[in-house]
Amino acid sequence: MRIEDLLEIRHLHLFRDMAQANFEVLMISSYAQAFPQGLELIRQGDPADFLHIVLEGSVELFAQWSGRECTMAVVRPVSTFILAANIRDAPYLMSARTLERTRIVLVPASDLRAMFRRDTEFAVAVINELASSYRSVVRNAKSLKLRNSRERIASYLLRQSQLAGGVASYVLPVEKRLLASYLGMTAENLSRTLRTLEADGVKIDGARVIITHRARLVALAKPDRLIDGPDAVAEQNGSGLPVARG
Amino acid sequence: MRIEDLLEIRHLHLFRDMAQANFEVLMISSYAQAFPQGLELIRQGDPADFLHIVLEGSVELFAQWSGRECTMAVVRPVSTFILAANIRDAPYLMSARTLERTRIVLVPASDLRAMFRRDTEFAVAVINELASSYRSVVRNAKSLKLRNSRERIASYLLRQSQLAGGVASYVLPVEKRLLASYLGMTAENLSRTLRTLEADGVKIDGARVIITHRARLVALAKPDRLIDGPDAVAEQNGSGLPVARG
DNA sequence: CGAGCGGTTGAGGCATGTCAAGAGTTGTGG
DNA sequence: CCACAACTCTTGACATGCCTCAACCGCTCG
Repeated sequence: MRIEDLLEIRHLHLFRDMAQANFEVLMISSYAQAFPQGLELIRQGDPADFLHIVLEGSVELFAQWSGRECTMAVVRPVSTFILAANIRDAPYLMSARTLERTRIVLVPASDLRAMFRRDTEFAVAVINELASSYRSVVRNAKSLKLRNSRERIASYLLRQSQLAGGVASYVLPVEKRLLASYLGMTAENLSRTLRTLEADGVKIDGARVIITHRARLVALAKPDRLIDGPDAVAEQNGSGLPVARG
Repeated sequence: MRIEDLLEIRHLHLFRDMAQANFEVLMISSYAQAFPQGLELIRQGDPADFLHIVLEGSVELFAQWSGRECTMAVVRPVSTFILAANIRDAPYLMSARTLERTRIVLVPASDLRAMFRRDTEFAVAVINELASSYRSVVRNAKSLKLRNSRERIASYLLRQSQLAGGVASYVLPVEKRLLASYLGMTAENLSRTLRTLEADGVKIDGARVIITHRARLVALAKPDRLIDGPDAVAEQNGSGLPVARG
């Protein structure tokens, strides 16, 4: 593995505080690998043998049931996914595929499980990571159950604007098709609703979002820190969608 | 606190493996308290000062936004809730109210956070608890996004039957109104759909569920271990709804 | 150039929510 | 002990949000 990769991984909350020697032990048995676009990295139901760390590119986490499929999250550099499955030594609940060429580090799950028994700082980091992730999914579930699709879209657009520093215009970080699935609706419904949102203070031009009347959009989205963050974990990566830890 | 209470708490996965002396330290600063029915124990947004352990009774976790409300989980003895908020030292994402007279032990969150730095076994238990809880919420989100209301109801009824030991008849553990909210639909919709499910192998008589043609119900519900469990955490309590760790 | 894909738009249908009313049950206070 | 209020549950009528199917556009890429 490259030295720059190691440094980036070391900067993650998860690995930041552990002893250097222990970090090196973990990394010795790990290896980086590059995957082409559209490759299925893991399939839900498979045993969780490795913690995945995304170094470059992006990965979609999605779930399937009865022939249907939905996007659960998108993971961007530098962050990890499916930590929970690794810890439980349980089958993945979600599948993962690359959205573009993606470089990933694989850390053996058994080493992880051994390590947080030996390194207290690492154990604490894992606890914080899992607690944050748990809260992220709860926020997500709240949004799904309490908001209708129009409100979910408005909240998302507003939140993206905030993450970009409160700008009035930005480009969507994911395809609309994927965004629709993430937000729990069909692509057609997203497309139509985006149109009608022009009356509520936001204009869409292709992948570009232009907030024309922020107050109006806020009135519709009613952003809530107990749903839309702020969330330390989600802030850590630059993605529009929250990090998931599987 | 009563000695029986202490023993029951000690049997929880969360506290089972820690050193006895450390367990006693935690319990010294904790106290039990009984609350009447319908009391709001915590309000979403408030600081998470105490871990809650339900000894008797039952507690509903629910979320509110923009005048709407939905049930997120029901917690039954003996189990804990809002662990994640305690750990993050962050505001509750959910509110909680008693569904009946309920006895609860309150453990100061600051003591918890100090303890998993001192007791490795406790840290490992917290990690496992959080990882399980995370997976539970992910299952929940999958169910919401991949199934329609008819399928969610069928899955729920089937899962309840399994939890009761595969029996063909049992009594719903919660009011239908609450169940509807938990499953993400209106009470009217639940009532109507339960009626039409008679054609799919399950009959409802008040709060009693009678599975008349299991195969037919299974064909509709398409139960999936990656959504419906088995889940070690959910099994731990007798509730129909999964435990939540807030 | 043609195939494939993402996105948009329209027509139509179904699922789900809303509003309203009434039956049955529970709890309470006179 | 009864009357009443409050509540759950059910049912009907109706509205609407969202999905499905289909067609079409524009773009990319082989």
